[in-house]
Amino acid sequence: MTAAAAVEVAVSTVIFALRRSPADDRMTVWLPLVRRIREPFDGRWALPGGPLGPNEDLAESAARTLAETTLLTPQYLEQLYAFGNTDRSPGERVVSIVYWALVRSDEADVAVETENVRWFEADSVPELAFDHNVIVDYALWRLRNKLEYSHIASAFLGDTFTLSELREVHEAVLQKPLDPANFRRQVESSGQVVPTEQLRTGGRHRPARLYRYNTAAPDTTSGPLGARPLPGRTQG
Amino acid sequence: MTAAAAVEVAVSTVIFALRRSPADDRMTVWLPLVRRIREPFDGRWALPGGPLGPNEDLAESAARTLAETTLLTPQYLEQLYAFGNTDRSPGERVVSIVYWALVRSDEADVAVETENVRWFEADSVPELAFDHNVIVDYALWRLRNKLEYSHIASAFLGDTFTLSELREVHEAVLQKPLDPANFRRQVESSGQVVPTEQLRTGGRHRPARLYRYNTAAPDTTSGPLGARPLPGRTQG
DNA sequence: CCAAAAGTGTTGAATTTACACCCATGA
DNA sequence: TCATGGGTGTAAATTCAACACTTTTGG
Repeated sequence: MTAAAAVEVAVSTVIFALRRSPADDRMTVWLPLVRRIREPFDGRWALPGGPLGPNEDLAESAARTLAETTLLTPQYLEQLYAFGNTDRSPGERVVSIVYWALVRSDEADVAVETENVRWFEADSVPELAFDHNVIVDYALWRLRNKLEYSHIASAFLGDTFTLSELREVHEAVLQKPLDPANFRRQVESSGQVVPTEQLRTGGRHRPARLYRYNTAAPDTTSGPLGARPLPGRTQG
Repeated sequence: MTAAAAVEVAVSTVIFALRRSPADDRMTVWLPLVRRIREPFDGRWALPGGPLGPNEDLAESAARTLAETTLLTPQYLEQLYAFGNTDRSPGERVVSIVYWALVRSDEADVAVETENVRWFEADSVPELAFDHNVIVDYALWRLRNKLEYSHIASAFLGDTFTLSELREVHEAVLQKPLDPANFRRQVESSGQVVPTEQLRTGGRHRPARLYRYNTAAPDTTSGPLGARPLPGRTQG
């Protein structure tokens, strides 16, 4: 009782977006980090986050810091893990509830960068404050894992997208090429996306059909907790 | 900063064991609950747990309350989820880090029951305090899910076990019969268990070979966090 | 011998994988 | 017309599911 007040609660978020690598032109996974401006780890890069407000839910807090650092709204937001080892922050006891989020690539392209906010390629982040390197690695593992049995990939894209675009997302995240023909069949038979009437023209080749995420499809990836509610909607 | 102190941190644990149902003789999933002895929800059953100690890690806290309520040591302990909605506890703001644990069936058989600690069958728990019914449902979903792609089932058994015993665990958790021949092949090809030299005699039928959990097999179920360290061992 | 569970074999179905091939567009 | 990605077809390989059958014990 008396002792519990000594524990502080913070919420941090690993924010993923896809961007083209400046070197080659390949799509890769990126995430924004913020520079710490006080001890401990003054000057080090760290995950965006902050103390949990007394009147905000955990996911709300994650979405708030996400908006504050990137000016973006997440397409997908899910709790990752609670980190609370006694030794993870020198001189204080902090339990961090960490979320991970996906934002649309086209929005991320125009995201602000300042002296204290910078985007990094996910597989070459510097040495971070606290245990944040472990957290980033775990979030990346979860992203790659979940991509294969759910349909979060569309969260990186707009409302409609071609199957090539969707495949490009998978290839970027999983870092391996996928057979276009088999990918198409897998996705179509999953029922998670539905074709629209529109085509996307413009490339110097046959136009591609646009698909849309199927909101009516059942979500079996979160069990009784249901689809992780994005702040704004409501769900038990 | 100032506001963060208003949030209390608690750790609760969903403890699973297998027991034979008193009605029929079938194995089913059980869990211990404790009766609340103060408001809010005075008199209601709830998950065992309590405030996080200032000098204990999250998993340590879960194992401690587990030992306090059941006098048992968990064979498996993993973080489930952090629940922190503002409205989940009337009049106070509590973030609960919830763990789930598996204990051996033979130990659970001799577990104490008191006026304020009782074991319930998992699919017929009463109306619980707080949001604990949701938590139990989610933990059950996770248990059933994880059983199919990891080898936590052996945590319900002793050091050595027959494949029939292991299959009985699966059947109890998944609530459906499994083909003995196919189950055997699946388990053997997974590499997660290895045969010993011993046989188990006693039934009036052919003796069954005893198997042991293969500690050398790689654990791919937790990603970069590694196998969830049980209190006592150490791991980053 | 018989009953019962341990353990092996086999077959057809379903799924995955690799890759050949046609289609429709811009240049 | 050619190059390029969109989209379909198909056959081999692999995995999965159902079930027949043999083995070894206790009674």
